[in-house]
Amino acid sequence: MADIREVAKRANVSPSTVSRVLGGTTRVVEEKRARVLAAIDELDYRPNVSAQSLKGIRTRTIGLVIPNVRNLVLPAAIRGVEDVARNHGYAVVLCNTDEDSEKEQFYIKTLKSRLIDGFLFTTAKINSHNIKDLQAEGFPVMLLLRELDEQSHAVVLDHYNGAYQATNYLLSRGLKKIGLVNGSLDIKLYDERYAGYRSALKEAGLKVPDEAVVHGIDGGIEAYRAATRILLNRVDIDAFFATSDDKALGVMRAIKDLGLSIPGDISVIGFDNADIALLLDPPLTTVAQPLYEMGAAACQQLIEMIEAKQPVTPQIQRFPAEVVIRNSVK
Amino acid sequence: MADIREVAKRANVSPSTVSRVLGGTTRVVEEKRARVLAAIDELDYRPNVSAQSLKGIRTRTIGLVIPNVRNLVLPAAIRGVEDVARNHGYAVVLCNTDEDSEKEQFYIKTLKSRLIDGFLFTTAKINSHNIKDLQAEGFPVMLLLRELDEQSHAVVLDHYNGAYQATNYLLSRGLKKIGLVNGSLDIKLYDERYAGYRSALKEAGLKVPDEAVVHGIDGGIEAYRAATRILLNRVDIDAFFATSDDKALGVMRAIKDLGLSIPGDISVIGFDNADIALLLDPPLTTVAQPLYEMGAAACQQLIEMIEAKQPVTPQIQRFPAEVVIRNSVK
DNA sequence: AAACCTTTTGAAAACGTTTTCAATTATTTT
DNA sequence: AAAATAATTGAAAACGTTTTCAAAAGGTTT
Repeated sequence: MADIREVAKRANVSPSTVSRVLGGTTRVVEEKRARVLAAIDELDYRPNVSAQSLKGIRTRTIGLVIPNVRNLVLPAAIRGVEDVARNHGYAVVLCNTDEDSEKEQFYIKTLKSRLIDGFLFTTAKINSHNIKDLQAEGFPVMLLLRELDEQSHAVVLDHYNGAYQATNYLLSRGLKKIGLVNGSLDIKLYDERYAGYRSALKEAGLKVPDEAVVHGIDGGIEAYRAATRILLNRVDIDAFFATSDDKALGVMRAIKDLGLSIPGDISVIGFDNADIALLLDPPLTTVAQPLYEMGAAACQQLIEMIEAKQPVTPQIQRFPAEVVIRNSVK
Repeated sequence: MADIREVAKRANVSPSTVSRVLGGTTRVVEEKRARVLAAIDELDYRPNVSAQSLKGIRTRTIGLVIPNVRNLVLPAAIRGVEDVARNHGYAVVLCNTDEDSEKEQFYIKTLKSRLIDGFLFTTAKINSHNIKDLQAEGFPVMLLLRELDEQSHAVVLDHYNGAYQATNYLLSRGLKKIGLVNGSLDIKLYDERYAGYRSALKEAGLKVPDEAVVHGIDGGIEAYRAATRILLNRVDIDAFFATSDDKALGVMRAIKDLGLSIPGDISVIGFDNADIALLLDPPLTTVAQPLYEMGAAACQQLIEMIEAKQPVTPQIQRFPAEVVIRNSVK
């Protein structure tokens, strides 16, 4: 690749001038400016990012730290992140941590020495120490699909309201005995979804059917086992609220394997509106998270933080959930 | 972050010496070596990648160019890539092109100015001009899940054999009237899968049921429509071979929507063994691609190319396909 | 103990930029 | 038209490394 000196030579100006037309920091007389632009074009010159970053210029690279790409919901959010990143000339480096603190540590280290401009975390059980440290060092940090505290920027769903709506929708369909297949209560969002579910039941004057409520479920297989157990115990249930679509998938399998029909015998509502929800049998009624939009908003905000002169005050953007009605509820 | 001079000062040596203990290029007397290591540790020093890259040192960053993360099969392959990258201290920047040549061009440009060490392409309809140019410029380029020509390194599946096996499996179950829901023949792998299907039929002395064969299908929705049309035309069929799992999903929906049962009335076999295949109803019999392993192998090979002194001779690694039997075939 | 190799070390140049500073050129004011 | 001011420019230093080169230190051999 051509360097700035070649461009300067060809345009018959000094490297400083070339730098100036690129950076737009100082005016350059129109004639030279045109020559420089022409030379840049002819040589297909692009400034060397390493050299720039050495001078304290942003690298236009962000680190996206997630538990695992191999997941029903993250890819949509990642796409949102990446699309706005690209539109702003940013590149995103992808880091899977499997919620493993050591891998997270490793990535933070390598990313820092790679002079990344900012971090975007989408991990559920994160080592919050890491985040705090990063913030203290002055790195822009954004949280996506999770939140830490009032001091941290985040883009999240209104999980409470989503679960509240889901439960109310079930109730509105005349379903009163609603089991819950939920994730770990240590993860804030599952705690909130649980709260939304309880509120709706309470408002309806119903009490939580404890024998049909299970927490700490991770993934479709565990959900399958949990639902099977509940059903085998002959708990009287007419619907399941699975707090993620992959759990819903497992629950549906369990119901069918026991020879019951959906939604004839038991209704199922999920959470996430993953891409596959539409293609299940029956198509899954679920609570939609605007994943793509949330990813985009988080990235947008992160870039604003990166490019802001002074620190921007922390803000938590809470996106509304929406139940999308398909055929898995009576 | 501390810089090399601070480390040098603290260890009471010159920066050159610090560089030498880090790089391992020259021997350093044990005593100083220990002091340097201690200083590095105390200051939590990590060399600045930009400064290193300016000196021609590798950045340990690779660009992974894919059509879209939001896809049934790619995340598994991406995970494979990323895991071996991490194990070698490499970071991977993710680029979604949507098979759009302009986005691809954009990414190649930004990645080049970011001094990426090598490229990994996983796009089906790629602008091969771009790849050729990159190779000509001396960039290590690796193809994953697709191949270009004998001059390019690639990790691919043996699609022909996979389709051949799938078709033979159907045949072995006594299914003789096998429809095909296939992707675009412009994409090499769909052409090969088609060839495998034809070979199996031919060997069995059967001819291709043209009214039940459709190409150019992209995604579950299109597959749904195609299968519905074939079924509505009362084409006599007892099985469908869908050449990807998302197509299989659409085909299954179509069959069920017409009140037919799987595999009772019509059997279905897919291709890919996506994570969700297991959780469908019925669990989908499909041809497994070792996606994770292929991603890992491609990344391994790319890193070897990057770190090799001289160019390594192009090689195409062809992984075997395997049919995984579940319940969607009689 | 002198002469010679080896090994180990530090100084300085280089990588490709940006930016400060001073010099030059252009413009305005008198 | 000269003086004063403003706009534009180039030279050089700086960013944090690695590496070449030459010097210093340490060992051998005589």
